[in-house]
Amino acid sequence: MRKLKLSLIANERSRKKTFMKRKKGITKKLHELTTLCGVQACGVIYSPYQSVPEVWPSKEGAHEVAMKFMEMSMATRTKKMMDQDTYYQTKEQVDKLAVENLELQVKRFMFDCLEGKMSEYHYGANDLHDLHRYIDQYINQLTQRMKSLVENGESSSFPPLPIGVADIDPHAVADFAVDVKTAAIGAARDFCAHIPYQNMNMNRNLQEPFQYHTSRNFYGHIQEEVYNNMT
Amino acid sequence: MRKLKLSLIANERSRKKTFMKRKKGITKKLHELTTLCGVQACGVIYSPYQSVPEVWPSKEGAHEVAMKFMEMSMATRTKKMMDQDTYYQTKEQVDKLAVENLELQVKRFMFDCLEGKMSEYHYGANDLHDLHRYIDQYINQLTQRMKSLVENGESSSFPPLPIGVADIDPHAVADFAVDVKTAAIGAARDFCAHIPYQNMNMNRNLQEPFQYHTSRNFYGHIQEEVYNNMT
DNA sequence: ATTGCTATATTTAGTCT
DNA sequence: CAGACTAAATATAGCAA
Repeated sequence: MRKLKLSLIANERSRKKTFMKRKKGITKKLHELTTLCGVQACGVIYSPYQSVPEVWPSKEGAHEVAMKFMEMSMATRTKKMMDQDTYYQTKEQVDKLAVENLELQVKRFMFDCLEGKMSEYHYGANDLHDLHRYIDQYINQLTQRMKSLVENGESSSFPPLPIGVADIDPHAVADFAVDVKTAAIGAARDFCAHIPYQNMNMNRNLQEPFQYHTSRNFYGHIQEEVYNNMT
Repeated sequence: MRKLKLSLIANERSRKKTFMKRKKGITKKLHELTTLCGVQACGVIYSPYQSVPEVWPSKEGAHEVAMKFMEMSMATRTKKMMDQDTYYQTKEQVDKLAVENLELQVKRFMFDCLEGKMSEYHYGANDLHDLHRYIDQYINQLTQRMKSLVENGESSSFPPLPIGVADIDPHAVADFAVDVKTAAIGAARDFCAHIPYQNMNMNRNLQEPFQYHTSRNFYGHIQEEVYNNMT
């Protein structure tokens, strides 16, 4: 085995082979990491060899990652981030927090989109008109929310954040994140409701009775299945 | 080195150590995969050891992945997927395509959200009122789009899809995806515009002159930097 | 708590089938 | 192409500082 030069493999054939082998290797390592250390992880690989980007630990896994997070209330999440070590010490740190906070929101949003789409194929509703009605509804909610946000400047039940982050209105942050997330999930869900599901292979898992385990075993279980299905 | 049993490591201490080591290992392997095979990849790991989920190949990398995709028009994307080998052969295959198609849209959506958020800190606009105005605007666009979709049943310049996928209106699929994506990106972007950026560490890279390379080297470059910064 | 070390386990590039 | 094989390269668990 020659020592690899870390650059694009010239030969098309062996490049693809390497890709396939290494993809499998990374998948395995991801699986081991999550199992051994009890963490959640997810990966996406785009490749010219597959029309659809590959996702780990599968839609179901990603779904669960999203679900787990959603079990925490937004307030809890916010509070948790606020309780960290040396947050209040300097303005710079507070700014950094704000960024991280926002990053978290968006990553969550991202996973929520995935979740909203991946898990709801079996929901009802049957035509474009319903789609329009649902979306309109979400849009109205969003509009109302934005209006009240602007008009009375407060409309949230979340606890106030510590001073210093005040450069951005924390209520606005939280509320807005919730609103956008809600709208997007709703839209995606409704959209998916219009896909006929009788012949969909993807729905098989969803039709089976859904069973909860305790957190860690639950994920381990899911991911193990996913991994086994993959090799 | 004992052979590992694939189960949660009992000892808290060594679990964390293993986590750190393996995380690094996976990162390296991801980097190698993308470099050697010229593909894009991205990973997310949630852990109790870091308050913010870790993302590869970093926000910038994810941003580029999203950008590249957006260079293709939606029409091109749709067409490309339609051109595949044996798509038209059976109804079942067509159904599968519809699902994959939708998956693609949502994954794109996901990355677009990431992109919309991660890269736009330095945009202007200063207060909640602006935020409200922009969002309102996107909402109106979305509403109009939905209305015209329902009323005249067609409003798209995308080529018609092959029969069989007709169970869901392909125009609606494409248009809707575009609309939701637009709304979400816009909202996220406007939202971010309200974050003061003077003290943000994250903005450093964005302030530097932006330079395009040819696709493959560009990504390789980005990811290499990311990787080097990480070890 | 990191860092380095090292004996093994694991991964994989090249090759053959 | 997809598997098996194997020598070599890597990754890493358990220690030690």
